Amino acid sequence: MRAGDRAYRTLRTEILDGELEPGTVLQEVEQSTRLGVSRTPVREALRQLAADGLVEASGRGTVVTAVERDDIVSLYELREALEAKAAGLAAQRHEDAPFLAIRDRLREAPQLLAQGEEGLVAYFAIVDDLDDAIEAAVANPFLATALRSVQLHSARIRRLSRHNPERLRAAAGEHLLIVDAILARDPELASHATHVHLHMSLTNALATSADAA
Amino acid sequence: MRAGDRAYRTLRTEILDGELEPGTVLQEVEQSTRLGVSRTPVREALRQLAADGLVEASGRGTVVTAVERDDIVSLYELREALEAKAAGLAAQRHEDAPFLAIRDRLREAPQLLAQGEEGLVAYFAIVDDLDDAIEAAVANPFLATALRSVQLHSARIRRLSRHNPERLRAAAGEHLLIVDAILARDPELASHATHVHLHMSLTNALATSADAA
DNA sequence: GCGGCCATCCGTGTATACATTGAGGTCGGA
DNA sequence: TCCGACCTCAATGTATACACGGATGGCCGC
Repeated sequence: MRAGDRAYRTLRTEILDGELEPGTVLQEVEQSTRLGVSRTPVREALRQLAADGLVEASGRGTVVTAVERDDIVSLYELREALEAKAAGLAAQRHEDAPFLAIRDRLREAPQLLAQGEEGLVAYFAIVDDLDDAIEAAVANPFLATALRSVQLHSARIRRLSRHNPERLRAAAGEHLLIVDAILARDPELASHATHVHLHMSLTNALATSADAA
Repeated sequence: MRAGDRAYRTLRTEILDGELEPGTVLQEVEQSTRLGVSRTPVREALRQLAADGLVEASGRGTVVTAVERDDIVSLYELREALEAKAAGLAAQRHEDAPFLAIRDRLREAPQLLAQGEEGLVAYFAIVDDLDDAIEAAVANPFLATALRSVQLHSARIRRLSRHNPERLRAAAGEHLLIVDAILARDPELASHATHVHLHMSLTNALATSADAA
């Protein structure tokens, strides 16, 4: 793989996982020595991260962006617009098979969530697969790009609800509703179920971030 | 200004204006000599254009992407999700002043559109200002980024309706409805008026592209 | 002692040299 | 004559040297 891509993925993972905290200054020479590549691929990675909105060029050096409360609200406004639309379109045009498979897996989610850390990982894998299935069903490259952008930022704040099993069980139920609506080919219901899910998710995220603050 | 930004803007303008037609291969050395900068800024510009979706890395060299009929439909699906949401939010939270100004200008649009090329430019300036006013009113950086992306691609296909005065007059009326809905602080009406406008715009764009083909 | 100015240094911006990879053409053998 | 392999070349990927600019710290003057 190209060194630039590796640098990008490494830095992105570190930012999403919170290893690189908001406010951290990423200097080109410093990162190039740390990652073992020259400045050129590092620059490329930083540019791409800036395009993603994960870092910000700030005069001297590039800074990891913060996730403020207002940002969470803003992100969820965009998510609602995109994901409600996507769910509606997926309800109109999709193959049943992948959604049937995801439905079965979601039904097992409560048991999964009782199994600690590895169950958590497995649960998030289901959610990610649902996102992928919807993206594939919608078959809209522009919408797909926009969705991937919000998923990136969502992953960053997902850590907020990570240790709230009760919320995650509820979320699994909401996801199941969305899948059922898609399988029922009911666009309006799929949209509204998505709206409901995002509303609950936002409420929880805000409460959690308020606790953390 | 930085050479990389200049290269990016130059190439972007050329692509949007159709000077660089879809399928054109942009090679780094070739462009660097043409633009009078070294490969480094050109690379940066090409990367950014790729992130915008205006070019595509294709094995050897970077190729200007095409705008197929399916792409137009896909783009409008995304536009509907984003712009309907944005119009609704703008209706809920905005300062009246900029929208009052735009309303007055839109009322003069029919006269403007009778004035040939320079009137056309003036008209598109109003539409762009409306986009900016909505973006400012919504005050959502994530949504703003997504909107800018679709505006970029919309500008590319705007050329299709450029020489259809009848359609443009109708579009001015539709924009006026949206502005009125925002000023009336009626989110649902603003969303639906946007939906209607995009539907008409898409219908026209598809008809025009079918003629061109 | 404080404030402003100048010099220096650090970090990014740009150019270019070197490495690598992949595609296309040509030559040889079946 | 056709197929395949190897070689060559060109274009991208990477590294590094040089240019430029701003910020900071020290020094001088008031």
